[in-house]
This record gives sequence, C-alpha cells and structure tokens, in this order.
Amino acid sequence: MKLDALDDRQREAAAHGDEPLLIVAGAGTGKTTTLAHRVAHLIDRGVRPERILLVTFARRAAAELLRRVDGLLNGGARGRAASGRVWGGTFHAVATRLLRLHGEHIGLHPGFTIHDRADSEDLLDVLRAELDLARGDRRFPRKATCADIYSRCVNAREPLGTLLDRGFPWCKEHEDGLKLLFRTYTDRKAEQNVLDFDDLLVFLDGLLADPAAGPIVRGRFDAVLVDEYQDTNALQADLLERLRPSGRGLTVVGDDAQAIYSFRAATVRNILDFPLRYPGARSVVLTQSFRSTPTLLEATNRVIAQARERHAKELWSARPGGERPELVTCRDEEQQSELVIERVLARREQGMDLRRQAVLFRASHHSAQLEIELGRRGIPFRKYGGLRFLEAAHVRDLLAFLRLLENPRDLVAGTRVLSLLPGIGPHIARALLDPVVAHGGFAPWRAARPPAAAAPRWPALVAMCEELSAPHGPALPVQVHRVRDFYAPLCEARYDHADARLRDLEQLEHAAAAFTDRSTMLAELTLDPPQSTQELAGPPSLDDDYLVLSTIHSAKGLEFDATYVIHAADGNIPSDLATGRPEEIDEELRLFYVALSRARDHLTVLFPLRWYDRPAGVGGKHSYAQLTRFLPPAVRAAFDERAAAPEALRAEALPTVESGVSAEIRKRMHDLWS
DNA sequence: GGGATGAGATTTTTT
DNA sequence: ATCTCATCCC
Repeated sequence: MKLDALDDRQREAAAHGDEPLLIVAGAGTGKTTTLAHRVAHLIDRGVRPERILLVTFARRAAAELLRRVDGLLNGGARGRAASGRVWGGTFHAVATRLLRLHGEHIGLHPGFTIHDRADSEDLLDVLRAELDLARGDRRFPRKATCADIYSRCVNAREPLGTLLDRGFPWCKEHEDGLKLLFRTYTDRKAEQNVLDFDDLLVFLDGLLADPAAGPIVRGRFDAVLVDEYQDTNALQADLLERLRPSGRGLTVVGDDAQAIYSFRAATVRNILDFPLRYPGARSVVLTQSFRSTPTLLEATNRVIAQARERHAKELWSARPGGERPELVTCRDEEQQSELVIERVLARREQGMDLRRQAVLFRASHHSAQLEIELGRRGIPFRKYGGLRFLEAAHVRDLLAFLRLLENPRDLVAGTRVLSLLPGIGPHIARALLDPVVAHGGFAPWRAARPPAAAAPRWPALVAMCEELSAPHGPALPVQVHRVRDFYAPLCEARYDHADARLRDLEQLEHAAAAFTDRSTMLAELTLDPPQSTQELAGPPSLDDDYLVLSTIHSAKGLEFDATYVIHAADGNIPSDLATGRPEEIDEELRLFYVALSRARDHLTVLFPLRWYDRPAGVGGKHSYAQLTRFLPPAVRAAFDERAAAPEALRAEALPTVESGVSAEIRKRMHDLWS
C-alpha cells in the first residue's frame, strides 16, 4: 500500500495504528483522500472489508469514498470488491441494517417500517387531536414544533424541562401536555411496529447495551471510521462509544469550524471533547488546503477568525496566488441573477463546465428568482436542498400505499391511503384500519362496509392490497405499476397538474427495478431521498452539464471551481430566525464560512440592496438590506468590492443624504420631547 | 363525520 | 404563499 501521494500529516493519519484517532481536517485539506487511504491501509494490513464500518453524513459520500478505496487497492487482489463489502452509510442507514439483522434479540420485529419526519409529524398531529391538547385558550405548539422538541430531546439526551427552558421557552407552559403527547407517541409507534429516525439510533443504542446482543454486534467490526464528526449529536457519540468502548479502532474526522447542524441537536462538543472521552487518543490536524488559492484562503481565514469559540487554525496553500474574491453590491434580486448568469456563461465560454460552478444560498427559496431566470434562458441546472422529490404529496401518497402493503399496521400510511377515497376522513379511516391492525392483514376489509362515496373503488382496493401483500407477490415494478393504476384517477380528482405528477410516479416505477425488494426500496428512499426527479431517474451522464444550485447545508463537503454566494444580506446570512443567542450567530458564521470555502479558484459574494419580504405580489413590498455582519471592513479588505450598477444605486437605492428640509423636520420632532 | 370555505398566523437548514 | 383552525352545510 503506497501512501506517497499524501503529505506528512495525512500519511501519519492514514497509517495510524489502533489507538483512537481524531483527524481535524480544515476545508479542502484532503480529508476524503486521507480517509480513503486509511481504509485502504487497513484492508492492506489484513482487516477484512466487511469488518470495517464507515459512517458518513450522506450515502453519496460513502459511495464516493469506497470508489476511491477500490482505486487505491486495484493492484492487490484483496481490494477488488472492497466497496461492496465495507459497511458504509449514514448512522441511520447502518442502524437500519443492524436492527433488521439483530433487532429480534431485543424484541424488535425485523419487518418494521420507517417513519420520516413528515410521517412523525402526521402521527403527532393525530395524537394531539386525540388527546384533545389543542383545547384550551393557550395555543398548543404546532406539529412541526412538537416533532422538533421531541427529536431534540432524544438526540441531545436532554430532559424535556431543561430543553424547553433553553430552546423553546414559549412552549414551557405546555410541558405536561407535551410529556403526555410524547408518551402516547412512543406507545403508538410500538403498536404499529414503526420506527422513526430517532428510534433507529435509540434502538441501536439499546441493542448495543444489551448484555447478550451487544457483544455480537460489536464483534462484527474491527474498525469504525466516522466522517463529519463535528455534526454528530450526543446520542451518536454514545453509540460510537458502545461500538468501540475503549476507542481502539475508532477514527473520527471533522472540522469544528464547519459545524452547521446544531438545529438537529448536533454538538461541536463531540469533536472538541474527543481527546477527553478517549484518553490516549491521537490528534492530527490538517491545515494545508489543496483546494483554494492563497488569495481565497486569505479571505476565508479572516471570516472564520470572527468566531467566538473555536480551535484556531490557519489554512495555507502551496498553490500560486490567484484571483481575489469579489463582493458585488446589486440593486436588487433581478440584477443579482443577471450578474450570476453573466459570470457563469462567461466562464463556460472559457471552458469551465457548468457543473464545476455552484450558486449557494442560506434558505431554499432564495434561489426562486434565479431558477425562473435560468429556466427562461434555457440554462440547465440542478437544485439541491429544500423541497425534495419525496415531499411532494403525490409521491408521499404512492409510498404510503407501498408502506401499508409492507406493514398493514402502519396507521399513518393506512390513514393517508384511505383518506384518498371520497367520503373517507380520519375517523372512518381509523374504524376501517383497526381490524386490519388487529388481524395483521387485509382480510377484514372483504366484508367491510365503506361509505357510499367510496364503495365503487373499494373492491379494487381490497383486491390489490391482498394480492400485493401476499408473501410471494409480483415483482416490485409491477407492484408500483398496479398501485399507480389504482391511484391515477384519485390523483386527477385531487390535485392540479395531475399529468405531471403521474409522470413523476412513472419515474418511481422505473426506479423500483433497481431495488431488491419493497422493504429495501422504502427504507432507502426514506433514509436517503433523491434530491430531485432527475436524480431518481439515475446518475447524470458525463456529457450532461448543469449549473449547481444548492443550500449551503447541502453543499457541505463539495467543492467547485467557481462559487457564487447570493443574498449575503443580514437577515439572510445570518438568518433573522437564528440571531437570538450568540451560539446561534456563531453557527451562522460557520455556515457562511462553509459557503465561501467551497471555492477552488473563483469566489463571488453578491448582495442585493433591495429585498422583497414577500414573494412579489401587487405593489411589491420591499425594504433596503444591510450587508451581512460577517463582512466588516477588516474582512472586506480581502475582497474586491464593486457595485453592479453605480448609477442605478445613486438614483434610487441610497437616499441617505438628507435635504435641509428633512433635517429641520427631524430637529423639530426631536425637540418635541425635550 | 366529511369536506369546502375563509380568517389568521407563520415563514431555515435535514437524517 | 402555505399551514392551521373554526365554521358551516351536506
């Protein structure tokens, strides 16, 4: 195994022995390369690939890493199939696999279905109504807030009371109601053989803690490697300790300067305290950037230096100088889009593919105007983050059918399916589902009497459910096809643009062929949802070129030759919704840093002066924005500043010079109070 | 009890 | 613009 492609520190990390290892890897310092070499090195030293567990933040990251491991090992016979044998995936995906294999040891039926966030919210909503919590003069938290609170308690391992005090003071008065709700929620999931995202981690933790089963699961692995460790939460850190109690064989990689998932209960303490948790741990810090030019690093180093709490580390680069980053002030959003498109096309002219360029933004809707403009000009793009394929109602409908077939006791899925029929709402759905839950199959429906409006479609539904839930039913694409046929008229009756929606479902039918079975398909779609319809259709071909649009969160770990960070106005970055506490502002700063540090050669930060608060309606309410607080003069000095159209700015956007009259009026108003 | 309608509040990031 | 909740009619 050759490690000479690495620099000294990378090599030290890759070839490190068994003791716990922390790799602090700044942006672009070759983290993936190092991790790939470490995995290859382990295999080369005789560790069997199937005894290596590689936990990444997204499945794509695991696949990419293992591809590189294969590349490194290609010479030796042992490595040939490494990518297929190493355990790779997110915490949640790995937990699903282990629980299906070993969950029965702790009384978990392996046929469980998984509720995603929206399903959890639906169930909480039903229970909130059932428990009559919405009664009373004080408004009970909405379902999304309830789900948020629940999830944070579980992932941060924090009692409800203190969590409410710190994060949700306005919900404190409902503490008892929330406790009751969460108790009921837990019981109901158990009855339905359903696990939510958090349960996957909780039950794996329980499995590992079990005196009989724990050693068996632990014994499967010799090495555990975790990427993006700065974005793990307390529960995940405990899970790792259960997996490697002494820390031997454990490698974690991350960068505290890029911790951006505290809203999901991630805590930067995990990476900061790793050496305390595992005494004798080796720490390796990577600071040489192989990505950005020194001129860009000069700017990004200054940005992150503003963080209140951090491990100081200056990134440096051996690359030649390069172009200074630009900060461009625009009149408004339209001009910002103009400018981005102009730059993007100019760079494409010079030979830089669209996919080497990315537009990044804080919130998903920040790209709406740009998307329209790109569409108008026929410039292909792919958007990552924000509303995704799986969140569309028609896709959720179809998957609810499949989940009900997989697990007839899944009441959330069942309610969704039955409510599609005319005349059936939550109450009747519940009455029809109860006997199915008791029986564990659809036979009770043969004799059921649905309301008259639903009666014509009923026999077809029952026949379909019985046929497709049978142990040796038809092939998966055929199943999806059958469901789609049944669903089509319901979809047309219910939604606008039904034809476009049904085309999406056709895509889903094609995609179904790639999965071994229905259970796998459901789990994989839930745990790693396709970002778009295009992505579901398959990986883009090589000659397929498109501009990347992405939320900053979804751009984590990626790099581009040129990046454009749009809407760099205070209120957007940092988000107005996250400026309450100093820690929140620090996280927004790290988020801005993540955005800026994606660039290899060219970086443009854009700031539109005029900002529409609401999607432009009649009259278009707007206000004038301030530049993000993260670019004070001392930091801006590392940027080239320019205004997109100075004359336009003078004309309407900067009414700062007061006339003598207004000064006089102000003085009078002032004197009024003295 | 289902479903349409309208008023009022809320609006980030995602496994 | 979208979600949530209350009201009213079938």
